[in-house]
Amino acid sequence: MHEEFRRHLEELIELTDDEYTHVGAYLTVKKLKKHQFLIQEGDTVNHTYWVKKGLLKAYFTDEKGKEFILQFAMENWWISDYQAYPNQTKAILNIDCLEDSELLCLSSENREKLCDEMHKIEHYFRKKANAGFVELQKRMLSFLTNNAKNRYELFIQTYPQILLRVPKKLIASYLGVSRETLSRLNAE
Amino acid sequence: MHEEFRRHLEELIELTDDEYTHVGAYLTVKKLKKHQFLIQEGDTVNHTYWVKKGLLKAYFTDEKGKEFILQFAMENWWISDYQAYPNQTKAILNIDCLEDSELLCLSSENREKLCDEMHKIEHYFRKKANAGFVELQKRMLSFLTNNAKNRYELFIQTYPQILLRVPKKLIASYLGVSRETLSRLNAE
DNA sequence: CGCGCGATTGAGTAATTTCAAATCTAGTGG
DNA sequence: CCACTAGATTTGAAATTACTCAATCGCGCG
Repeated sequence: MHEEFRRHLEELIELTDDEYTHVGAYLTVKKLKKHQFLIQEGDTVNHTYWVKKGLLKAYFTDEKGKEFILQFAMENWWISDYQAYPNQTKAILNIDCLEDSELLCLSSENREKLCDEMHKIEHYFRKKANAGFVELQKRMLSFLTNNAKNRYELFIQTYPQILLRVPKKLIASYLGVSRETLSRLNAE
Repeated sequence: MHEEFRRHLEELIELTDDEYTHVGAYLTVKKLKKHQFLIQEGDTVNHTYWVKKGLLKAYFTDEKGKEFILQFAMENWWISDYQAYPNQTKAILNIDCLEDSELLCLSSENREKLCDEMHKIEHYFRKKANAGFVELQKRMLSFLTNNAKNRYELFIQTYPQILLRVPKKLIASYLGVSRETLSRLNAE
């Protein structure tokens, strides 16, 4: 089951067949079509999701309806509303599919159980959390030091795959610039 | 030794005296005066630091010498150049003291050993990494959705202690605005 | 007292936004 | 295969926000 996920885990930890079977028992599958929501603002968030296939966006919507993309997630990435997920507060983000997607779902409860039962899994999640933190720091630093053009160039360099799969206006939203500005950057 | 650190750990995990002694054996102490550097750009970064007392800033310096503050760290916070720390690449950040400071130092090697030997410690670091990620996401979202004024207000609300201990020009740098702009926000 | 750093204020400038309109493109149904 | 439409992108012009540069003020400390 879900050999992709096993391979993904094994980039950081080694697992016997039995161990992987144990992990697999905690996962459920969810399939969503393009435009379907995984999480909507106000939801209770009890799961984190690993993307087996597809592409999603997590975004905040302000009072005027303008969207701000906090995260994309494609194959092998985790996604959820992490502000809501462990704390049992309501979601402030929306997450929906930019492509038909297939997800592995891990409940908060099961994640903690797994981490508790299997030291290796806790190790895996620590490493993932650290890596995520570092990536986010890089993005933060890019916001502090770079103008729109440099941020865009860094994005292209860092996530060329996303650029090909996503409309530019969403890239603009991720970069914190208007789509018009992004368009003018392209024109140069 | 370092009862503050023990108390800090015990906010997330329980430790026996023996266990804590074991942890403590991996730590060293460093005392620095105001203005002294903990890490300088180009250094090899082998440690992460827990602030027992004092206040530091981690910042990037651009080619014109302008500083951009990525992180403050006060009592009970961890600080390092995390892009450099686990990867053995050279530091791109500077970290120096805004006040006389006392730090507990944990080497990368010892951190991994501790995490390996004591499941609880790995659990602690997973929780910390997750919490750090969530905080950084909040800051990111603030950059995407808020103008200078709203970011400043959120900062005041979130970190009132830092506001009292740090010159405003550094707050401006953390918020990604010029000190003049921040001053004008104050005037309103 | 005077220095040095931090904070403030003013004026002009640059970057980016907003609003409006035109153009382009991919997917759909006939 | 074509026409149509919704969404995506581009372009222009005006408005806004924040920046830079320069000068001044204020205060704590030696």
